[in-house]
Amino acid sequence: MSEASKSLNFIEHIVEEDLTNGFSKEKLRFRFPPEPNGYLHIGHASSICLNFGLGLRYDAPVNLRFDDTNPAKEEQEFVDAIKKDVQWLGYRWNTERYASDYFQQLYDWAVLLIEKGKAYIESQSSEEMAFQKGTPIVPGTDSPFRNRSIEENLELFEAMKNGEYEEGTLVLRAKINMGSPNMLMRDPIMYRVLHRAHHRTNTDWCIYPMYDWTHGESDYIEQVSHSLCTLEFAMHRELYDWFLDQVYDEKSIRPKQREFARRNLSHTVVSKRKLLRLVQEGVVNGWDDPRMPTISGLRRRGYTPESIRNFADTIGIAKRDNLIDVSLLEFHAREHLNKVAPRVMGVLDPLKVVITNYPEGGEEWLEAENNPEDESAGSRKLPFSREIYIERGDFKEEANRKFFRLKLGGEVRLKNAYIIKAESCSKDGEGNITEIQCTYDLKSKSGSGTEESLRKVKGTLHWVCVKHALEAEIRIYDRLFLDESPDTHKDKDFMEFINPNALKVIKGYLEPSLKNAQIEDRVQFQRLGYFCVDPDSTPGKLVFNKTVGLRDTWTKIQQNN
RNA sequence: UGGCCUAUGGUGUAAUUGGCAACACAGCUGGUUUUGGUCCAGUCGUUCUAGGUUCGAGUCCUAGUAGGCCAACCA
Repeated sequence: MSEASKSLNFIEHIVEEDLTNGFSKEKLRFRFPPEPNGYLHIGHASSICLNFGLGLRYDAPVNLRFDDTNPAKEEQEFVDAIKKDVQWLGYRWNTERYASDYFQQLYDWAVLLIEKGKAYIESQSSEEMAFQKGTPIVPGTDSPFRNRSIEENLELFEAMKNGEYEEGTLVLRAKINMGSPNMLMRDPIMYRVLHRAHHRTNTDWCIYPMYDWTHGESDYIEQVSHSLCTLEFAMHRELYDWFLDQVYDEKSIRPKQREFARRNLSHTVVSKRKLLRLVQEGVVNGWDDPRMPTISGLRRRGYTPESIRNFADTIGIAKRDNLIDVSLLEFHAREHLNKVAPRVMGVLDPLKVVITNYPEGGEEWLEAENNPEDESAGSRKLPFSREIYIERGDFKEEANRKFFRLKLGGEVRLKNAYIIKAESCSKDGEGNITEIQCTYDLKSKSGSGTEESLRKVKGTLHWVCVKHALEAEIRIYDRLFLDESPDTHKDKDFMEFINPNALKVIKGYLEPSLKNAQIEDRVQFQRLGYFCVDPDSTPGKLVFNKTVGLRDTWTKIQQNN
């Protein structure tokens, strides 16, 4: 649609430029390369939308490749969760790959490097190596093992592979330049010994390749044309290219690494390591807790894939540091949910209203529109009777003209029902209002077309019939952190900024049409916000998560006064 | 005693590659409305600094300033 007129981000410009310089469109190929050591978060969503979006734009294949070179941290559970999340976002990968599929090829190439004198076996401890590595401003010094004979290197490497060495004893290092200003070029480690079972290769290997050695070569094996990663890998590019040089064949596509800035969301953390801490320390109830900025958390919270994709599209891709206000994410949730979420009524802080001139024991079912934004959504029936609940905040004994709600002597429209007038109210010993007595205008029934029904009354309230009300658990969420950027304070741990009130559980009273709501159903509780049925729901007890509130100008007016 | 990257409204991203700085969010005004929602109209506000090249600079050059990243047998 408007795709053609949309401006390009800098990555798309690079692709376009490659195309104009003669790179064949058919050779375009991308990949999304998660490490299966945690759940995907909103930052990954940006990367997913970028890579798969490129695939869609150029009709090019996109692989899902798990970067599974560290069996100490990686698990099948995460592989499954990642696949589910990518699919849920609406993308289809060309093929499912694993870096571990390439272990043999990587090993063979490593042998080749040793034979060319480009790699050697290191016998020192990691402490000794770290010391010789220097610092960003002090050059490193050569390892005493740097000039081992090729024969000895070959022999030791094979022994490493055969499990003859303990973890931490030997590593294979690329022989590059200990004096390089780029620390990554100071003879980086290619292989380490790890006597661990891998989630796919089990105990086939006791040596595992490092990221830098694996990633570029995997891109090369898959003939990925553009390998996109985040900015912290910018320094790795020189090494990426160096490793590629060792195996590159002119007739093949040479992958090109380019880096973009990771997206930071306000009032949360977007880092697998930090999210893992929240899970492990019990701050949240798991990776998919609705307070989490994970894809699974957002899904459970009630976000739609469309809203996340639109969000990613709006924030774009660039290279500068950023802190995206969470209100932009919330905007996209509302924007989509407004179109698709059926309207229902629910009262979360009930105050009983008795309609004194309504017949005792009487009851009627009223017609209610399901979604004013979508005619095809149809309508439903709502029970109405003498006793109803309204929201406690919708009544005041006395109020000024700006209060478009119910006050003593005032009139208000009950959504889809009648106009009522507050006559009196009852209180308990402490002065709390316990009940309101109202009268209703029989002829004002919504949709009846009578003169009375067309009267303009300032204010329409949502309500629920007491007799038919469904009790449900409602989980209300607030931002997980009180600080907009909790993990950027040099002297403070991000955990210090946790919002202790990020979850509030209350009881709500809902209209009976919700009785058979299914898990992940999304609705709008009119005048309140969007809510989603939580997986904790059982046939006898519904649990709703508040996704996001409606825009609330009334609260704003009150705050400004 | 270094290297790499970045700098455009409050936030995020654009600018036909050197040609009138725009889009979205947020904010503020008003209108419509049986959701104080939606929708509609309007409004606020931007090129880090100093030089230079040019008829013309957000874009190119130089210097500065600020921020981020780099010393895991993590990715």
